[in-house]
Amino acid sequence: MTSKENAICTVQHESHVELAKENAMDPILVDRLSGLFKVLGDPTRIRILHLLSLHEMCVCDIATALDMTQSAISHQLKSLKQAGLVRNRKSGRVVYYALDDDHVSTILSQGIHHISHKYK
Amino acid sequence: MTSKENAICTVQHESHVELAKENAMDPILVDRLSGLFKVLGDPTRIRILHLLSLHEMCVCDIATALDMTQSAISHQLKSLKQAGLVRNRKSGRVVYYALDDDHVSTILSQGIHHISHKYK
DNA sequence: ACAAAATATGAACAGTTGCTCATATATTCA
DNA sequence: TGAATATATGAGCAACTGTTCATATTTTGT
Repeated sequence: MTSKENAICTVQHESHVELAKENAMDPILVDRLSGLFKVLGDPTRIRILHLLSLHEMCVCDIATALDMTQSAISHQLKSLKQAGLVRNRKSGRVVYYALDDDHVSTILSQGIHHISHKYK
Repeated sequence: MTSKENAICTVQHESHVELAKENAMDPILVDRLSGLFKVLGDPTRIRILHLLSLHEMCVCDIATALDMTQSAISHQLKSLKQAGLVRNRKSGRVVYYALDDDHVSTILSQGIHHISHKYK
């Protein structure tokens, strides 16, 4: 058995399967895309990105604004940075975080648009 | 202590924190938005959505095209349905799944656009 | 150099997730 | 009605995630 099937389940439409296999996504793109959305799929990170869409902010102020610990915020900022969603600059002891580019805002807006379309 | 702080960390910019608190996101929106992205944040679900962007498909054909078990696909389709990303119609024993609307494709495209912008 | 303060980080722990396996449900056809 | 088949689903398990706690690192001011 080449395909993993644990239930009786045979191909229904050969043409659909062929079309699907011909147009299969690049595995690397699949990983990057799901990775991007995975990072966006957390309430804390969404709130951080929203804050940063308003204004550049330092770690401490983000923690205060969201009423969370500095450590929790710092960990999340690391994820966001690794995903290329935020960048930072250092000024003395203080590190300021900002959205990396307007793409980020656009993706968020698109999501919000989808949500409000759903729940109206 | 009202705010949860485990480290020495005081407000750096009162004005930023105030701006942030005034423009705080609606908690329900935060949950819905992160929930949407969470569902998109999985390789299998991304691949399913991509297939459905090409053509309506039944569970069995999706499983074959992705070389995964019917059960795994069925579980993931349930998530996608609950998130309002896909809809289905039943024809006899066969259940056909399709993208719920073009918003879904748009969000995916936006994500892909962001990715290709990053890695160029 | 030293104390204070902002940020980063590693370990640990509880909660969540995605798959498999077994089985239930639903529908067709003889 | 009964066998066959497409799909759905619940339990179980290994892997992953987000937070806390303790502590390290970096920078400032005295």
